[in-house]
Amino acid sequence: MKEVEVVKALSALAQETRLRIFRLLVVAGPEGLTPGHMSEELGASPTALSFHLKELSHSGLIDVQRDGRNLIYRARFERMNALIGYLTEHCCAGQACDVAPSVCTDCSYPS
Amino acid sequence: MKEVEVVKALSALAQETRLRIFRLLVVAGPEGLTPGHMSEELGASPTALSFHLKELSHSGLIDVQRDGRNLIYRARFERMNALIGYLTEHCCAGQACDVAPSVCTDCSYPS
DNA sequence: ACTATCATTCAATAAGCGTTGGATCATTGA
DNA sequence: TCAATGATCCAACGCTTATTGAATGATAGT
Repeated sequence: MKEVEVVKALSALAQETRLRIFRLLVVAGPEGLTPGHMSEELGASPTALSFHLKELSHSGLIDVQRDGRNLIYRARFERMNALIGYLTEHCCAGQACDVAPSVCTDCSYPS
Repeated sequence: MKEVEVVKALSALAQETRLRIFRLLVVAGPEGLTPGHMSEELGASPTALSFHLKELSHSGLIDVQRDGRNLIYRARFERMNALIGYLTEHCCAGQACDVAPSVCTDCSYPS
């Protein structure tokens, strides 16, 4: 993962609403979620949702697929993985590298 | 780590110069670095350095200590660890959770 | 005390981000 | 084809962020 991509991904997640959107999509798993659903869940306007989803899309952390009138957004786990991998490799050292590989104890997606 | 702290830490790292500063500090390890050294290394103005170092300080990712005329900045590894832990726990799922625990292959700090 | 050095603070400017409301596009079902 | 629904696009506004250069604060050595 290149530095510029890392910065973009971090920027995408460095905002309360977008971090929540992404976490919702992570919990939703492969089924994904529609903007309408997320809008209701987060109490954000459709316009705001659309704006933030575009930011996340451009960062590569999520992708979209149309299903009839709805759009379905999904987390791109391999991309998030790459980000965590970069941070682990380049941004920690020594005793800090023993990142606990904890495995989704509190999310509903089957691990 | 609380959500608001996570957002702050991500914001701090979501900027090219600051990500580079942090990586320099990671490589430097416990000895830390002075703003002057980093300024020269990164080709950024002292004022810019000071601005970004303050941002990183406020996010909790680095700390400072005075040594004579110099200030010494250091990465707070336990804090970075907490951030990576949060992302691993809350922002990935299923197959994505097998983050490779790679251990600083390319940084000069002894692991 | 004076000067030099290291670094931060201040003020001003430019650029980017996030929110809002109204308009527009895409799709479905009658 | 028409109306309804889900979602995005557009323009405007206010707020925050990043950069620059000059000024100020802190420390060490003479």
